[in-house]
Amino acid sequence: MSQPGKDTKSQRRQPLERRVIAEKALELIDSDGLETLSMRRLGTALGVEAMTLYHHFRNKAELLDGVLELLVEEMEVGLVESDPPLKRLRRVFENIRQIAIRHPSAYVLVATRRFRTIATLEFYERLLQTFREAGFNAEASARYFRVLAGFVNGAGLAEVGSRGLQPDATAIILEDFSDSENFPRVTEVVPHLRVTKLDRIFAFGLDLIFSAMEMELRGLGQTACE
Amino acid sequence: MSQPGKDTKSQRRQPLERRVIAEKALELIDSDGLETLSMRRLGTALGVEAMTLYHHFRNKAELLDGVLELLVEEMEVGLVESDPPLKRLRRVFENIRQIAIRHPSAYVLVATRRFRTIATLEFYERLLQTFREAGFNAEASARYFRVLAGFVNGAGLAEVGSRGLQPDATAIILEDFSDSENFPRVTEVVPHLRVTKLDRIFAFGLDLIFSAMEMELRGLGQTACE
DNA sequence: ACCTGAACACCGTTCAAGT
DNA sequence: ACCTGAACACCGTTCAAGT
Repeated sequence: MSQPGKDTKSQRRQPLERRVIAEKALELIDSDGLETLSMRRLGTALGVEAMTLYHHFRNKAELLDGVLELLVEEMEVGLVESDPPLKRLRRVFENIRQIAIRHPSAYVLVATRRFRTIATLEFYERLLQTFREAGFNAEASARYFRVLAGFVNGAGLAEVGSRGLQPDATAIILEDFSDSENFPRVTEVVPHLRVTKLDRIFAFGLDLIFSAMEMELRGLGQTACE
Repeated sequence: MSQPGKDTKSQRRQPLERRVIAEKALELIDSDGLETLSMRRLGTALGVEAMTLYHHFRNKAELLDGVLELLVEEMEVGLVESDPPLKRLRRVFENIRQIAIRHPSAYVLVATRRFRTIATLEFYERLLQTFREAGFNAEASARYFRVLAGFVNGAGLAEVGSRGLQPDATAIILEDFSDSENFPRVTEVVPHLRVTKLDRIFAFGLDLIFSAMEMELRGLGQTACE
């Protein structure tokens, strides 16, 4: 993922610049929200004219892809190469949820943008390689990848929501909701959905999926319990 | 959900207007994408000055909540009251995925906005009531609601992505991706993630979760198979 | 009660011009 | 090669004014 050396500061400056710009953009999103990020504000924060940014990114969409790449990097932190494949896979999906917690305002980029840059494709490649090492063929890899990614993305967005950080928070704050007269069911369930309970629920969901994966690897179908 | 009568056209015009505006907004989102919806364009489409809309919605966020309410209505279509609770629940979550397919550009509203209007809270109330009728207590309802909603939302966004309709489609189109030299794993998995395969994968994921629900209702823990 | 038009403070992006 | 500043065609929203 890196070949150091032959990298004098003046020579390889462009990729470095891109990264510095994307990092500042992520910083601004973290502090002020995704909605308020603009090329003009980002330029100002970097002490540069807004239009200068277009020299490094073709447009705002490409800049956001740059921010996404920073988040994707975080998906592989702490991976232990010697760990069994299923354990490494679980770690990746737990990391993705952590991104939702650490970068709630930026997480929507993970959930809604497709991964179509080289760096993000390389991440997919390594991830799918791990599925294969676990013993899944292409079909099963696709299936569990989709199920896991779907679940984790939805869980991540819920995490963002529970922290009250999605666009334009107003009116009812669900966390403290209480109206047992008109909404008895909502009122009794809300305490079980507080931010502090989401850890356990997320683990429960992952357990569900990873149990199915283990069973399938052992040659038992999903309904083997019946 | 409706008490007709005492509803002369002139008397109850405001709520009707709101709905007409929201419906036109959804129409514009469906045809041109969420990004390009603006108060000005919506006004023009309705043959009215943009600023008139502010008489019916306090701001754009409230308008988007109005659009969300239209989508939430679609989540309960085709529900058969006499069906067993688990079957009704499954139907709701299948409907949610159908919304992602029918309104791909609008679906991000479902996935990223919190439900905080009266109408959406009423939907939650009915949904959680169904969990209770199935036999779940508040804790289990919260847990399976979160897991199901997470999975379905993530799956919905994937559905949107696979249809190439998220913000600013460029560069690599994953559906036709092929580069077995540099990305062998991605290349072999991509055919299994085509739009035509997502039906089966979605059903597989739902089966996983609903099997766990059935087992828990029968008093068997999640790991009862071991 | 409902709608308008001008105005304010912003956007993303293009382009010709500077060094 | 890199940056700038003016300009274009937009935004959401406020507000005083119209009927």
